[in-house]
Amino acid sequence: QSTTSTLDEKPLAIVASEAKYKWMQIKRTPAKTAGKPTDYNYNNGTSLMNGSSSNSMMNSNAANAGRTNFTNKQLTELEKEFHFSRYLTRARRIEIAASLQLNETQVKIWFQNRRMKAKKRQREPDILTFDSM
Amino acid sequence: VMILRSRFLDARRKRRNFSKTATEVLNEYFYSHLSNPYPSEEAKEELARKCGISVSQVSNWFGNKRIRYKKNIGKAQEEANLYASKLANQAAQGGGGGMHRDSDSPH
DNA sequence: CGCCTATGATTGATCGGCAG
DNA sequence: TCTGCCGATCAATCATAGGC
Repeated sequence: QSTTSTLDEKPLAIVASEAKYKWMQIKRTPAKTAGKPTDYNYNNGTSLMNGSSSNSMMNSNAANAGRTNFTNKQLTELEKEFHFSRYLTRARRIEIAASLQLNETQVKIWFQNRRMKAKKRQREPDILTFDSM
Repeated sequence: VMILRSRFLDARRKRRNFSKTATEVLNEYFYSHLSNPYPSEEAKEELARKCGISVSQVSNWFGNKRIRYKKNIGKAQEEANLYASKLANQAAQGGGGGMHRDSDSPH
């Protein structure tokens, strides 16, 4: 069946030190949250991000920012929008992004993640227990 | 009061470590599939059942395990050797083991 | 009891695949 | 061909649990 390559052991015992498999070498691009609202400046390889950004990002972020830390205000507003509609229209996305000082990509991704979170909760509801309190 | 409120809003991180046996089961799977420690949805469901935790928790466990394992390559990793030994023994004794593979009954 | 490490959960963002 | 979404995962971080 799907025992997918069970018994993949090999030398063993000395595995930890260095024996690295493909998954151990996975590295993701740092994250280049710098995106322009209207046009996607995807992979243009080269850097050359001349001082364009100027603003639009209050958090730590220049050409490529790592993980953006959303403010409570931003999260509250996004959450409110989500309850209104789980999906965004281009227009709505632009409005929200401008309103919250975020890129369209960040708003898009936030909604994407939020939908997954909602689905997850539907599958495994929270079971509150009052003990330990 | 604020504290209680934050408890509810943050009910999330009210973590409790998994049982020793659950961790044992997860580690056995992890080290017996070290070449590709990415359990399928079905495998996760079974692990969740065996460990008495949710599938999401199994996913979280593997996610954390993979990342933390990588960060420790080149260090002690006594845990890895511990499980490697277990695998070696089972392999040597042939059969019995059933450390990995799906649908095994541990009783 | 405080301090430090181990560990479960959260989440912004990435990756590969699919659909329009 | 380009873009959004999904499902899974990464990677950094939060907050607590556990050991000393």
